[in-house]
Amino acid sequence: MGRGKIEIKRIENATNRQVTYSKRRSGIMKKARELTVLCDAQVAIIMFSSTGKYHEFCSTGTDIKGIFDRYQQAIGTSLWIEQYENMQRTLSHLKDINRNLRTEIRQRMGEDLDALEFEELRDLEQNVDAALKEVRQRKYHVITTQTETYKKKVKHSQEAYKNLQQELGMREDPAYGFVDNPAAGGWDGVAAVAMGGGSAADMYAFRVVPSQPNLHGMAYGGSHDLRLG
Amino acid sequence: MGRGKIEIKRIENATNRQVTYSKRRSGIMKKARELTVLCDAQVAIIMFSSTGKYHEFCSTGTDIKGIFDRYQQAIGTSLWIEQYENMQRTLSHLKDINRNLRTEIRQRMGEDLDALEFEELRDLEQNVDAALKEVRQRKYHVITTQTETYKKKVKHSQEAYKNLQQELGMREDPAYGFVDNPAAGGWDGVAAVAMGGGSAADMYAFRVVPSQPNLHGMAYGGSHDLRLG
DNA sequence: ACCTATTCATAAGT
DNA sequence: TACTTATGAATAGGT
Repeated sequence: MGRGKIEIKRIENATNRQVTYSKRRSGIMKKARELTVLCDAQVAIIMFSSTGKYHEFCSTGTDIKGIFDRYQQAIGTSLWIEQYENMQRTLSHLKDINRNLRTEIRQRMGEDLDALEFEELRDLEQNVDAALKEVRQRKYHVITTQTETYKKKVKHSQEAYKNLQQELGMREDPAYGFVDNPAAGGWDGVAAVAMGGGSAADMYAFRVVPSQPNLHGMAYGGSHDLRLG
Repeated sequence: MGRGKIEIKRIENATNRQVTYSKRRSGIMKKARELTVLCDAQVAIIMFSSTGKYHEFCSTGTDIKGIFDRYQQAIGTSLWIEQYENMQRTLSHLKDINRNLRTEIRQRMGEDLDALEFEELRDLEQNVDAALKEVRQRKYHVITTQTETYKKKVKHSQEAYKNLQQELGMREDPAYGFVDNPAAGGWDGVAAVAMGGGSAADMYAFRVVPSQPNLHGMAYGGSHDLRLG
């Protein structure tokens, strides 16, 4: 077609090549459009010229991505779909694991125990009992450490004050000194209560308002609303 | 071209449509091939007929995926990247939740308590203590129910045997009768031990070998090896 | 699948 | 880059 037949091989003249590319490209696009209308087909075309410019065609009612997703389905598994499905699998696996973890937590909270056999209940009881002992021990350790720290601070301050008093001699009124009586109602008393806690009821004596509730994102009190949102 | 002009609109006759699709499709493919050779271009075409069959064309020296990767580069970034990143986000969110759940379980097991403030320790202790009571109550309920069931079964059997004995009259030797002494060492005794369990040690009395260990996929005993693998 | 009259695409020139 | 036009290619409808 045209003023003479041409051989189908690379056009060496760059200008000619570019012109031919432009003409034939629009020809193909037109044919593609006609095909989609006449035959109710879906077509996607992507072209890169030798100069790197790109052009695309896509039938109406969809987009390149849509056609390529369908294409990937059609040829079975490959291209991008593989890693996509891998992720999907990983995702649902993680969801399963999370569901199991939640179940375990609920059971450790004493909920949803109906599904457990007697042997499982017995093991759970022993485990929770051991955990309770651990937590109490840790709590005692914390309170003891805190107590020691404060005791040392108090002692330090007292000594610093005494030294200051000595250095200043008798020029000051002794009535302004420290009241040196740490044994009555001090931190030792608190520690004693903390240790003795054989049941939870003992600990209510200490209840303080937390200055920063739930700073760690975990509440042991109410509902565990960690579901995926 | 052809024996008369046609209007560019959907061909209603299905056979005609299919024939036209086939002819024009091969026409486009040929044009595409010529374009790639003449103009040194890269072309990818994907087509779906109205009947769902797919055909593709791709210039030599590359493949569909190659051209589409280049296409995505050309138009910047998009297409699959978006949902890919969505999944990535969901995944890491799930992993976070997973990590938190594991931390909570470990803390409920009395491990990794160093990170907890005193108030948190106190709440955890109360919660675990309450859970322990729940588990014990449930365990008691299970053992009681089981006991009642067996007691009823025994009673039933006894009565059936007595009825049988009566019907048969005195023809049988009385030495073959039931030993009617359920009070000593029967199920009642087991239930009493189960209820009394104020500490875990009490329960060791009943330790039995589980017939189906870990049938529920959860072990409260050893390491929690639920990691994603 | 083949045929062919007819329309369409386009190579080369301007 | 756009228009022109002679020419070969594509194809609609029929077999």
